[in-house]
Amino acid sequence: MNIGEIAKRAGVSRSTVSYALSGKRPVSEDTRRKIQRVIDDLGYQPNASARALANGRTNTIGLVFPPAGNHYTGMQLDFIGSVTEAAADHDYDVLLSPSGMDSDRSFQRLLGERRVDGAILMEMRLQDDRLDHLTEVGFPSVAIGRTANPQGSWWVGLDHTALAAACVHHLADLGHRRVAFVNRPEPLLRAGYESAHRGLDGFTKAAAERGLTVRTYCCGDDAASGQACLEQILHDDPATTALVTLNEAALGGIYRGLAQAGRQVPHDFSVTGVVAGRWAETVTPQLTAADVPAEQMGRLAVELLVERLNHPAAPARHHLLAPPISLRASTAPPGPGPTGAAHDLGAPAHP
Amino acid sequence: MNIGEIAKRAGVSRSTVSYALSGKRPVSEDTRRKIQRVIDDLGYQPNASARALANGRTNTIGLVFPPAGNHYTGMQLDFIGSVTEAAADHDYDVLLSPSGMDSDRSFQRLLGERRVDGAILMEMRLQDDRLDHLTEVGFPSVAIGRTANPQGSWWVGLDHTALAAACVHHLADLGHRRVAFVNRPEPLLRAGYESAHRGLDGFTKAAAERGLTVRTYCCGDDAASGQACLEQILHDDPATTALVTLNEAALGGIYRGLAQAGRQVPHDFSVTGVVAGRWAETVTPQLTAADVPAEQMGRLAVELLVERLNHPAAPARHHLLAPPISLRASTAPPGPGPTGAAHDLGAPAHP
DNA sequence: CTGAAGAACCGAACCGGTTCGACTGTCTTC
DNA sequence: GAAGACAGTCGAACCGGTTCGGTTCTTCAG
Repeated sequence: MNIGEIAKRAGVSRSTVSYALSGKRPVSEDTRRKIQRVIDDLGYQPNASARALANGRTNTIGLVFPPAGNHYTGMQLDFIGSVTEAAADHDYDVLLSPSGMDSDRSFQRLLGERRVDGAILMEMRLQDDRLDHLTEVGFPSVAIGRTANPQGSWWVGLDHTALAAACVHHLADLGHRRVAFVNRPEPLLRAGYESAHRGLDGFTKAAAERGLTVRTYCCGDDAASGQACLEQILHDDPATTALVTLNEAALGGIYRGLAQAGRQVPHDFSVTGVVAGRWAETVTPQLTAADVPAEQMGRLAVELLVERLNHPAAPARHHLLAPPISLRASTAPPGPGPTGAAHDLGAPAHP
Repeated sequence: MNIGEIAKRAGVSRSTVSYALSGKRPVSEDTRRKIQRVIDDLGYQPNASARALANGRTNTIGLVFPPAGNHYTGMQLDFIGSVTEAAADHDYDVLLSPSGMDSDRSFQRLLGERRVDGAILMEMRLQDDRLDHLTEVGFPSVAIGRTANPQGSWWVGLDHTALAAACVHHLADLGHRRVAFVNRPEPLLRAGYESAHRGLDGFTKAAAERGLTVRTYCCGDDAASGQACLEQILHDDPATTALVTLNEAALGGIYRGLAQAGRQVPHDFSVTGVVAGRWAETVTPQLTAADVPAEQMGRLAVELLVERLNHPAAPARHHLLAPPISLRASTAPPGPGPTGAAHDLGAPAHP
């Protein structure tokens, strides 16, 4: 069932059918109805490949994220979901590309074979060869995260520097003096991951400002690594009373390590960090954290990209988000604090 | 840079370039090299839309999953990741479609506009109109999960009945007599979600077999619901000593509820269920559970689909998986058990 | 009454690949 | 020495849309 078939049955030419559908030239109400009837009867839908070939637009956007070698985190899931839905709202499909580097085959295909109109990049690095390549060839893209020099490019990012600093200030205000920082895995830091670097920066500077004694750690993206990392922290400095983490996946392990060491959260040890809200709520006590607004970010990225696709000459835009810290139940002043079931458990007891 | 440009520069016809690339007809070593040189110089890659239009294959598979109204779970993330990577290994791209129903626009586009060669369906229901529609129009698809009558269709599934039963037997063997079942959210059960129904069945039958006293609950896909559900369980029957859950996302809340009620896992209360391994390890004590092999399932689904696409007439195939229960630390005989830090914390203490 | 504008439609070219049929040589084979 | 077989190449048709230019017919201003 192609457009020729429709035209024949409606007694008009192929171009008339096309114009009736696109509305790019006037078509009489009469023939429009005739055509629509045939279309409804046959359940015709125009072939996407043919359309893409003819007008040069695929109505598809590429979502580029690194492969699962380092396991996916919950945050990535939220991005994928929100990007997909936001794209659907704008009548775009989403093509997934598991690429960490410019040189990945799947990434090359996306661009070279013109499978997508534009791309959204996840897991940005301070120097990102994927983005460099895209801007070089003038391919429309929006990054979730920003490079070291983001001027002139489109992105929606999180102010990790400010968020990590806010965590430090929160702990310092509570009276903590010896604080650890649990970062993403070391390979990612070495690779230049933006969040890991800016988070570390923000933490370090704010800690210096407040005169805190700090140690920083890298930690694998899983519970076992989190537990091991916490053991290391307490081994290196048993007087540590709090930590800040960017590592969502390690959180469960960190809590386990603390329990195993006999430290009660938050009385004996405070934990905070930058974590997507719904994951912060799965641990007990619930994590006081800067909630990453992953859904909003995915949606914003799509909106920026759609805008860029519709107005190719538009000047670069971006959104820098800095959500406030959500006070939950994982931080308290250092030292033996007040004991009480409600505080203990991260949620008010039922009346 | 199209194929005509390559042909011109190499001094041959367009068809020769095409045959040199596809190898479907012999081309002399000499001209092949000439063509390859030009291609390398210009960095030519054939246009995907044109190719798809000409030979009727998009080299793309659709991944159909329901929208995030009910939040995504970790398991879905693992499916998406493994499907995408497995597809890349077979030179397929993955198009995401957030569709719960046959009537969703995004689902219709996938098929009607011929954007994909085949589809993988997630979140199956016992009666699934999406699958019905696909088989009716003869569209190649593989389901992750199976309908009530899966004969003749392609799928890779988990034996939820057996897994839930295994959990019951495990608990019964330990001596538990009053056990609760925490299912997925009620709307999903009503919609006929396969895992929810078969899991419930397996639980109920095995419990009857072992003469256990049981109660079954539906629970929202988030921590707060998990906590509320647990409170309800203990309210309804304070003598309950164990539960089985299919609800990964509620797990953190269930643990919190138990702690709040003053029940120690596993001494005072045992928890088990069917959960992806890496999520079972994030809670403390780590969850004894039938680990959902999400990565393997995603990969198998892609392999089945690729096989089906390559051999359109091949008879339907499927894989029914039933992973064993991984003994971790969240179950123990009922009543006051042995106390010990190691057992308490779900991981051996360091020597 | 004439000329211009615009509505409504058609035919043909085009997007960039693939594939079929035909043509030319060269090498076997009986 | 004629008949095939086959390697190697080309031209043209085709996939299913979009879009440009042109034709016909009304309508309306001058």
